Amino acid sequence: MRVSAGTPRKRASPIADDGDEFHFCSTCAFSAACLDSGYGKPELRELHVLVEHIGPFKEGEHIFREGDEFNAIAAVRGGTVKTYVNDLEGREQVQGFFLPGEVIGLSAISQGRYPCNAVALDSVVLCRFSFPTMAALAARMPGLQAQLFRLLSQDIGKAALLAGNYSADERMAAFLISLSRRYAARGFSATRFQLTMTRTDIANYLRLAAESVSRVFRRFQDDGLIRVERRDLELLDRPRMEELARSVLRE
Amino acid sequence: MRVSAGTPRKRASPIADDGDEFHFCSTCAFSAACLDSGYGKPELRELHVLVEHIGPFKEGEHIFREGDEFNAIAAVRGGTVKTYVNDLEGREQVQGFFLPGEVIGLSAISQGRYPCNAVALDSVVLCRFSFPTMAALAARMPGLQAQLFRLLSQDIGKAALLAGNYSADERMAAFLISLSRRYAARGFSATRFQLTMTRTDIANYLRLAAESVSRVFRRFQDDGLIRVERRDLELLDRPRMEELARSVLRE
DNA sequence: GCAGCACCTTGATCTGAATCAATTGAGAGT
DNA sequence: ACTCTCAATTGATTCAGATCAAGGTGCTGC
Repeated sequence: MRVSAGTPRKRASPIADDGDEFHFCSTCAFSAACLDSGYGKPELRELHVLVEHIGPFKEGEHIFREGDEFNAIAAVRGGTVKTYVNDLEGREQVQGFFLPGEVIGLSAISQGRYPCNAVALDSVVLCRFSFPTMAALAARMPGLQAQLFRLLSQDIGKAALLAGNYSADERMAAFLISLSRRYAARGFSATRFQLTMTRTDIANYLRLAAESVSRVFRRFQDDGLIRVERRDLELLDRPRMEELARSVLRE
Repeated sequence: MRVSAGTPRKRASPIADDGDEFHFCSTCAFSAACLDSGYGKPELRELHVLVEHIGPFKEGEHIFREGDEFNAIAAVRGGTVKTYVNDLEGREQVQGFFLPGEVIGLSAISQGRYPCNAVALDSVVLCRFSFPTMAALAARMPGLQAQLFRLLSQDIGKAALLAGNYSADERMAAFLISLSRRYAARGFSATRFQLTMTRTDIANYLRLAAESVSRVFRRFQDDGLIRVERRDLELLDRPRMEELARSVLRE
């Protein structure tokens, strides 16, 4: 079985060592759409051909950069990816953090070029999907097309979240609840996890100063909402945190 | 020629009065994708069947409301549409203004329900597209599928624009330049146009207080950047305005 | 060990925009 | 003309969070 030629990166694991067995990685955002849709071997085989497992990327290594030609989207299999742009004064604007199971690169479709940078915050492995091939395949697999539409549409909504004018506390609460839920959805603890990003990254994401992030953490800790030590975070009072985040997350 | 049954609204103009001639409205976001793709009559006829010209909606009339079941997207043919949500304190958060040629409803795909309200700011007419039918058709018309992906991806980027933390002046400049360009793209004047929305709408869109909008307008006028009287706006110094907007629009 | 460094915290001060408050202006209806 | 109402302006004051400034803390490498 051959793999479509992509960017020349070392492959972390072969897609299929044996001749006939197909492996879908459980974290991959498309596996459900593909397995559920009851397609025969030809389609599944074709899908495999367009998938490429890449990585690992080391901490600080870039996955793509602003202006790079777009030809593939990728699902995170492990690690955390940060996307960002630099504004004209050189300050970093973090657009998002992507955990296992989440898809990066969707905003590049319209331009044909990546509109932002993507960097690994820790050791990152990805599933890479050639977009042209995927689009062609989507034409024959309604489930896949629907999944693509859904993912794209979701991201429009997500981007609107951090657009509102909320207080530093509300933004931070929403950020922590969001992380908690996303980790929980992947089977990790919902109440205790590592912050894989720096305080500055969080600040740039929430449109706050790094000092403000520090102060909010202190306030939350003094109020018994969290326990935070360096990158290790524990949610002590999830209900109260949800309540704080409510207005941002619109529930 | 029959029109697929949609929401029971009066149709502004028949899609095709005669038996064989096809009319694409020039403002419709999909017309180019369809006409360019060199498809035969069967496909074009099918596309027509899923299009419905609806309206006019009167000022203040709602096109859809948050929570409504999603079954169609729509391209604005005339007028201005505002989309918004109410936050938990009842304050209105304006998500966008849609001018002729622009598409509303895309963020609803992922949920199957509209996540926001859409209201007419003046007299509005739309092209309505049944989304399920459109998705099915997209499977056979790669140009249409690509156009849909492009539109969705574009909106992700747009939403990120107003997310940055910019000054009131920068936000306003970016807003005015954006309006100017979008009007110009449709053949209207790039330097003089009507603000179809209230100051409060602008404020809620730019995440400012209405008073701040008023003050920015005053400042811009005193600086000779614009002339604004009631809803009538003229850009007097476009280059300087572009410069102000530069950091927001990322150029 | 300790030097170097990046990350983080804490305190003092400053500031842009929000809020509060009052007035003016324009259209719609009578 | 007149009132009613909603939109818009203008000024005074307040406040959340930025910025400035000065340590602290825990790595990594020598």
